[in-house]
Amino acid sequence: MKRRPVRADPYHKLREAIVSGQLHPNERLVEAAIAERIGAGRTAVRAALVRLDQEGLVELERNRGARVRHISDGEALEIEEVRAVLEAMLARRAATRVSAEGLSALRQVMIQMRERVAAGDSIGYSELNATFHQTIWTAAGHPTASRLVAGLKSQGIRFQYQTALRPGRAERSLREHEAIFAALKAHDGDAAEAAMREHLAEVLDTLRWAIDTQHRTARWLPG
Amino acid sequence: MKRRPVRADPYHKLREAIVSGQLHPNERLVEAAIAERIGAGRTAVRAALVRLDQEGLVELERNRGARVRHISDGEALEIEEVRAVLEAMLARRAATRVSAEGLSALRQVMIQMRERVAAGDSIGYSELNATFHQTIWTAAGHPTASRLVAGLKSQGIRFQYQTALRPGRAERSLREHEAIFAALKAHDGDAAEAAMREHLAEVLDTLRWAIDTQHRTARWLPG
DNA sequence: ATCCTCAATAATGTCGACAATTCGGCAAGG
DNA sequence: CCTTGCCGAATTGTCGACATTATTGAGGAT
Repeated sequence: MKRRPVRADPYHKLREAIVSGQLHPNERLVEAAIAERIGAGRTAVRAALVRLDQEGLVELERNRGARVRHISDGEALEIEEVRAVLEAMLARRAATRVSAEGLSALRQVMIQMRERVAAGDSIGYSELNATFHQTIWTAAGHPTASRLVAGLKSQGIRFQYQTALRPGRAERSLREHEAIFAALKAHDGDAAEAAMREHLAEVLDTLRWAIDTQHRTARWLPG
Repeated sequence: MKRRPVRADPYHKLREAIVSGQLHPNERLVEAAIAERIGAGRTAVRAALVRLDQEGLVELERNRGARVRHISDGEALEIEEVRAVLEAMLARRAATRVSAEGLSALRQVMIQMRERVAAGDSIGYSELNATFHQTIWTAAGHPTASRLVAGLKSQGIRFQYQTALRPGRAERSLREHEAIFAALKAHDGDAAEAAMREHLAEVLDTLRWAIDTQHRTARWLPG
């Protein structure tokens, strides 16, 4: 009857380590080392690496081991682009299907987001942002699309911290979320899709800005 | 230097067996049996099952083995819905990026499709259909979206045979493809996205028809 | 007759060991 | 000085054996 928590599963441990940035892109993942580090057998680690490879978080080359997959700038833009069209679809669906409880949950998140923006807490806002979007996925009742979007999000997470750094981004993002929330509350599918689309177009722009800024900084501070 | 072909890989063998329908939905996949059947070790089969589980073609339950994942009617519709928005995006992109070679390839496929329709060869047409869409994915130059769409297609493949059975479907489908091709040739992104969207909306309708027909038939021929 | 218990069985999960492969350095040759 | 071939360390790929877990069926109690 003793079922150990999921956190003991090498897959979840490794996944967390990669997504949280403890393991860096292109870092080699030696099976034996990982096995000892997280207290598991090499077999379990191997299975976890296969899953993460299929998921796109790890790159697995035959006879050459595994490494944390490096998501290039261009690929990050692609990911965000796909996320945009999928979330737009989900927003439309959510508008017609969202329950009273769903709207209530969204309202709570909106209230907290306003607080964070007022307090100038960018990273707290960012976390609430994730919650907001996830709530919409749930409301849409579309497991297939939700799975894909969740996977994409985990791949692009490395870039999402940088987008929060843009001046005035939080305030603008908050206004966009208000529009999405209003459309959902009104059960207006067209408006919800349009608002979400506009929001994610902005996110894409911000991402381009972040990438560009990074390049400039790198050029100015060589070595 | 002897590199055995990919077909020897248990993953590809199993995948092919599932997608081609040799292994039926909900059929149990006993590791030892498969290992002997395809001449591989249990370890390799195990790794293949993990990959296929992550891919959505196999369902893996802890301590309870693997079975071919059964895609429900509702899930098939969800898959097609997601495929529609992704392919619409890819069509738009392809319109602005397609090369002369890409257009030439599409033209060739169109010619053959017209032949098949004229000959009343539904399944030959269906195969060309797949080629047509894949060519567009390639032209779009969007690996991230292409990967996702390819994965979705393999999951929904069981239903695609049924859609070809609808009377007059091939002729209508051909006209829709002509519209898509024309938009791509004109490098008109808006038109390409719209044409693809309309096409896949039709496919979705046909899928609903196929599922409905199946249910009626099942009721009329019980047991 | 029905339900419960419990052993028998079959399959999966895990571990250790060994074979196969890659990669680095190093020496010989051009 | 650069290239080529080879050896050895490190790592992955594979196999077999065993432990663990679910399932099944018989037998007995109610």
